[in-house]
Amino acid sequence: MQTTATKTAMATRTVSKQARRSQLIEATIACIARKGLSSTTMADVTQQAGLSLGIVNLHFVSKEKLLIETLQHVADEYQQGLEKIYNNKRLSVAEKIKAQADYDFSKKIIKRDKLAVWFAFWGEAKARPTYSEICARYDALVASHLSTLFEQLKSAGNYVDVNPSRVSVGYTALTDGLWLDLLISPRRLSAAEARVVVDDFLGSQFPQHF
Amino acid sequence: MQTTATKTAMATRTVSKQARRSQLIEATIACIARKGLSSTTMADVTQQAGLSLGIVNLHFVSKEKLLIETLQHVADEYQQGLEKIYNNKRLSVAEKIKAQADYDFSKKIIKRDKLAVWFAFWGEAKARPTYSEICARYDALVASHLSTLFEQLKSAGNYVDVNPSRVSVGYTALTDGLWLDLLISPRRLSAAEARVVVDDFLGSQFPQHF
DNA sequence: GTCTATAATGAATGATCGTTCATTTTCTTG
DNA sequence: CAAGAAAATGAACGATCATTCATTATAGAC
Repeated sequence: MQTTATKTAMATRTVSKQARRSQLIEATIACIARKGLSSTTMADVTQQAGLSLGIVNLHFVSKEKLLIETLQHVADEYQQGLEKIYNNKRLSVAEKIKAQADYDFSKKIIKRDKLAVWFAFWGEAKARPTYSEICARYDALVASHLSTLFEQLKSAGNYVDVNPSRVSVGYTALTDGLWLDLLISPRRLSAAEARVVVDDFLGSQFPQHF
Repeated sequence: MQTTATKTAMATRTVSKQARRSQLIEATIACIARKGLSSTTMADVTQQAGLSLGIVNLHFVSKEKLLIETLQHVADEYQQGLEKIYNNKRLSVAEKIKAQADYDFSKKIIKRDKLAVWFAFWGEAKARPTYSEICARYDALVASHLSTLFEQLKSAGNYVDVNPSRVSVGYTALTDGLWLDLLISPRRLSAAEARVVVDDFLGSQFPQHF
């Protein structure tokens, strides 16, 4: 059971299982973006993945579990990018904030697919505690990091009137709202314009730095 | 067919029909807030209204039509409040903007029920053209009014660096984002705090006026 | 009070969809 | 290559739910 051979075999199987799961999660994202959360069926997802109907229950037990893992996946992906910025010791405080703003409106994040998934789940969050929890946990993490950064910037620049946690709430709200705009009316707003709006906001709060 | 008597009768019947429709729309809002859009059934709505199962199809033809009219109702209700402000000739430009901000975070608007309906539909909007249309039409109206107000304020105060349409996008995005926060994590944010964040934003753009 | 038109009811229907599991396919091991 | 295990398949099942419509209740006209 613990021979090298079995270990290898198990490793291979595990990797394959992970790949299947990723494949199904990606298919789920595509379906939600195309059809919406409520009318995405198991048949849709498995067809999108090019696999058979029963496969989701085999790998995720139930549809609900697949949806939760999909939301978690999107949240994790976003968070990982942020952590890289926060942990980058070569960046100053202001540079970190700027890097986050760039990241928040980068091609990678502003994929319609991902935004659609975000808002589809947010729309259902209030009725489903598990969705709510995942969203809230992610929110809290971003808020705590941002508050700290704004706090440091306040000290560094002697900004007397700035309330860091309020600016942090404002920043995340502004970003969420712009994402919603980009999703609902992409005609009226481009990612580049949205980025400028954020810069305006930061500049008005910390004129010496942005 | 056109006697006074028949006219009255028809009028009475019509009023009664309207009342039924309102009753069902209110019930729909309550259900969406409690259970989410996707798991709100006809049985839920009719039970909430204290009526029988077939009643929705009698008054709205189909579930989809009921949902569309519900979204329209919430949008109209919000818009009517705004129009009152915009049309109030006793208010200066700055007062109108302040009045809108007060309104946007007033008890009437910040009902969890209404916010839940907003975001439930936004979450599905991308997949349902009709929802999208209603949301976009409302967005466009608010944006056009706000842009004009900010434009006027810019001239009045000689604000050189202000881009009115950008501020308008920022304002609506900030508001949407704060509403989302109020809905998802009411623990972390109160309506009063949200209102202050908006004031901060306006003050940073138009320091002489806010 | 009777008659008629309209509103409301809710059991029955049919369609959709998540889940199950017997069967088939693929892969690993010796 | 053979044997066995694991993965994948998809037809069948059962639950849920929107919709229909025959029946019942109600309100206005005369």
